[in-house]
Amino acid sequence: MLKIGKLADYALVLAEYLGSTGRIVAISELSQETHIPLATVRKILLRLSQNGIVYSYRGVNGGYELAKAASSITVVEILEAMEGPLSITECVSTGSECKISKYCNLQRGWCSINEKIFSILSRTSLSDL
Amino acid sequence: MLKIGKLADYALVLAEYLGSTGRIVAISELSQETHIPLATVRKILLRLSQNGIVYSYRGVNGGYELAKAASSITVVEILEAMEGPLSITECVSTGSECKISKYCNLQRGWCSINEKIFSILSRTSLSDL
DNA sequence: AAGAATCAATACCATATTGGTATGCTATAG
DNA sequence: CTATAGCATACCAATATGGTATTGATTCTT
Ligand code: SF4
Ligand code: SF4
Repeated sequence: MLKIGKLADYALVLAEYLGSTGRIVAISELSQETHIPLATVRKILLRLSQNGIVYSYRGVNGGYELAKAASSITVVEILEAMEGPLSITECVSTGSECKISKYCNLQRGWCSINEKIFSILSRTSLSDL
Repeated sequence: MLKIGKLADYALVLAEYLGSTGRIVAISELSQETHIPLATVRKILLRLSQNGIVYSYRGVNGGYELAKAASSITVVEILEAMEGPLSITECVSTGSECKISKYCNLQRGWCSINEKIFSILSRTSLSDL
């Protein structure tokens, strides 16, 4: 339980590779080096790019590079870029509409746990992994 | 992201109710009080019972009660009873078979994060929620 | 012994999510 | 101009999930 998705998982792998090289890397190279299927890499990098995690360059010699140093990118940033805001329960994210929330008094507790997990994930940088 | 399932979520609600009463409670009452559909309550309690979280009693005046005091049941116990072992990535659970694990060097990092999350969830008791 | 209450176990289904793929379009270096 | 490489979107198959239904077993009460 509480698994992150495969795409998010691979995103970290890809980001780690980007960080390790420091240069602009094309999707084809990323796929070859990480053994993640090309089309999947494409999808992941697009999301990361749209969320400002990486910069993209088109055209010949284009590719991707990290937007920040690997040591200052947090794990939670990448995870949230891939899968949306961290929320362990429905009621944690603002605008929750759990059917029984009216009668449930655990929201506080979950909120607190959510914060703690967020804290862990935000204190771990890409280079820490 | 990182949401727990609805059934696990409800399991905590039900367990909290059981803890708050301290007596043996029938499914019908649990459903009425928590506003969780009867058939769903049945399914959840069965799993909790099979995993030793609650004791069950059949026959007239039967029902369920917590197997331990609410203050000594941890959140992670209930979550794992409902959704299996906590593992943030595939490689964390022993016997992982991620396709690229051979070329991935993030296992260590994830394992460490997994332990930290486990620690949070195991330091929170049912009554803390 | 009978009958009602109550849990056990399993099977079933509809829907949502996920992982993964394909394709045509746009931008840029040279 | 053209080859390269990312952008955007649509699509699909497989799985997981939430939720429901049904039949059987057990126990209390009378
Ligand atoms: S309100 Fe209670 S039940 Fe609904 S999501 Fe929040 S915690 Fe879970
Ligand atoms: S091996 Fe790397 S990619 Fe595979 S699951 Fe573990 S972390 Fe994710």
